[in-house]
Amino acid sequence: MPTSTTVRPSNDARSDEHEALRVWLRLLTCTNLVEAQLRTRLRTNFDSTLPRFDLMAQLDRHPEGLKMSELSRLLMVTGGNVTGLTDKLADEGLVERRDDPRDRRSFTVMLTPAGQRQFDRMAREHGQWVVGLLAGLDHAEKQRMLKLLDRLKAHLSTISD
Amino acid sequence: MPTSTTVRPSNDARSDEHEALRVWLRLLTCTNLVEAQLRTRLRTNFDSTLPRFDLMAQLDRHPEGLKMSELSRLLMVTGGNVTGLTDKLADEGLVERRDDPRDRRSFTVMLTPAGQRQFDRMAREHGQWVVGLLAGLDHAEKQRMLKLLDRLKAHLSTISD
DNA sequence: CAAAAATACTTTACTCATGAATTAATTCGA
DNA sequence: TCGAATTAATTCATGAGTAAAGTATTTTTG
Repeated sequence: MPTSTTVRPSNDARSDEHEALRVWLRLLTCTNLVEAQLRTRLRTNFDSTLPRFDLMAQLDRHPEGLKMSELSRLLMVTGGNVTGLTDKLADEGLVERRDDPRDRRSFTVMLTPAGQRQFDRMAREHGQWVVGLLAGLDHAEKQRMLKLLDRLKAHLSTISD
Repeated sequence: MPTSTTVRPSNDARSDEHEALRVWLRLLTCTNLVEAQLRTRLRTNFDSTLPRFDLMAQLDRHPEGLKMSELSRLLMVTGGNVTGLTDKLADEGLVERRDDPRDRRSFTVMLTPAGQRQFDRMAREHGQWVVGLLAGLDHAEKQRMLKLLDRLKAHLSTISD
């Protein structure tokens, strides 16, 4: 008793599962390969890491500064993690914790001038790396991929938890 | 001096970069969302983790057992990591290191009967989770996605390093 | 065949992530 | 307004992950 409403012949649960697993595995593999490349290059070219780059990127996008809690939300990581990353970046003089005069519990985190300079250099390279890594897809394919990923993301957002 | 060979109007480096970054960000977001769901469910339903599941899945796929180095290659993680995961799974009696009679440097790692039983239960649920998480795409869309990811993976493989 | 190179795995030190508990400051409500 | 609840950030314990150095064994080669 097939439940399919299409003409596709074999639409049982097992083949659905197999198909979904194949897509998921490819997705994971591609993401990991790209991420590994970016990590390696950030390390060898700038002696930095992806989490640091991401944190600095958020600060670059918000020149007025961000609170720790805002960084946590934007980076989708826990507060304890942001504390650790910020500590190290501050030690290296790349970011600065500035007291918030309105609320003595919180800080405003900003890039220092040195941090801004370093980020600018990294961002320039990073963008070109991503172009190169995704060069396996032409313009039309990238657009198709974007559309599919948007649909997937929309579905996933309904699940959250 | 445009380098484009197509009729697409704005084909400068900046828009290429922007497009590539958009695709990469979506790819990363979707992967992270799926991964987070799988992690959470593995933890709450089986008190286990994704790395453990992945390791056991490889052993399930290779009932004759695998060497540590083969696990490292298949899981795409370092040897030290495999040592740690295997140690803990062995402590819990889910996998077993068996001496290789041909080479005293190496082991054959296998699922124990208890490990096999636990994996079977996890795999059944895991498959259904993935089906549900990817249900945002219909059959045709999954096929399109698979094709695009295959092209991307092929390109990435030429880069490796 | 002995020395050198390669291989298989472990160990160590470090980064990054989480969740739970803690501290301090602010806000809210009876 | 005072006590309770909330919020902002940190600390601590734990789990993966890496890279690099270490140990033991096997293989290669001169």
